[in-house]
Amino acid sequence: MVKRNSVRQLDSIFHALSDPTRRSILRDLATAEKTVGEIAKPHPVSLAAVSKHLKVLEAAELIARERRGNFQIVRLRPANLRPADEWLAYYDKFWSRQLDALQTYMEGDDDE
Amino acid sequence: MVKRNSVRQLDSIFHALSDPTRRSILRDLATAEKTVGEIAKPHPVSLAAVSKHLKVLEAAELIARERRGNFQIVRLRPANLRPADEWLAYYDKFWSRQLDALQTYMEGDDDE
DNA sequence: TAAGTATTCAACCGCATGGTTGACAAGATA
DNA sequence: TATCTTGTCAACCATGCGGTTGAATACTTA
Repeated sequence: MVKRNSVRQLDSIFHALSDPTRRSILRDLATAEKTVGEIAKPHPVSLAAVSKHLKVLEAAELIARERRGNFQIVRLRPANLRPADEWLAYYDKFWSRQLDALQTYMEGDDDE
Repeated sequence: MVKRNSVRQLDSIFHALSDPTRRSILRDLATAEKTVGEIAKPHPVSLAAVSKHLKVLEAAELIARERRGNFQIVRLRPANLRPADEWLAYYDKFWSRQLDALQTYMEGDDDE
């Protein structure tokens, strides 16, 4: 169950990242775990809206939660951003070389 | 006009990438320019649906088109994937180090 | 047990998405 | 000009999204 269908996984990850509030939440969680209330505070939307965003992030497995007493502690799962990064890494060659190198690349390897 | 609002730019890029058909189209364009018809062929949807996907990709500036006679030539603009890659690069440190290194990182740098 | 705090759920709203079909436009060619 | 090909546009449909509000749940504390 660890290896989800990788296409749907990318769907859910990129979809999760397509919203600025959600990206902001991930940034906030990068340096510290937070409760739902703490996460919601800086965002100009209702707590329920933030709760929905967290569900989206959780579905993409980019965060995990743990109940600790009265609160729920939300934690980043940064390793699960990796599939997105790897998908993008395919295109590294197109911006790390100059355009004429790209041209060469395309002419020499035009299958698949 | 080159530097769009970077938040909206990320919104549109990640949204564009959240659909498997669109990701497939980008992959197809990585090795060669193609006409709209050529792009549509391998996908089990109508030409009009593909045309819409191309509009989304164009809005995110991930492709460009050029009319060449009767056809329209579609070309990848891979450099514009870079903002997404850079956004993700922030999280490199979280998966390139072991978990205890991450722990150290978080304890030593918990501002911002 | 009652009250307070933290968070989610359910219902709703307006709008966007991804798909369809059929009509239309743009360009090449007979 | 008429016709063929390539691609888009417009209208429509079902579904999903991001937001709200108010009720419900889960836990802590008095």
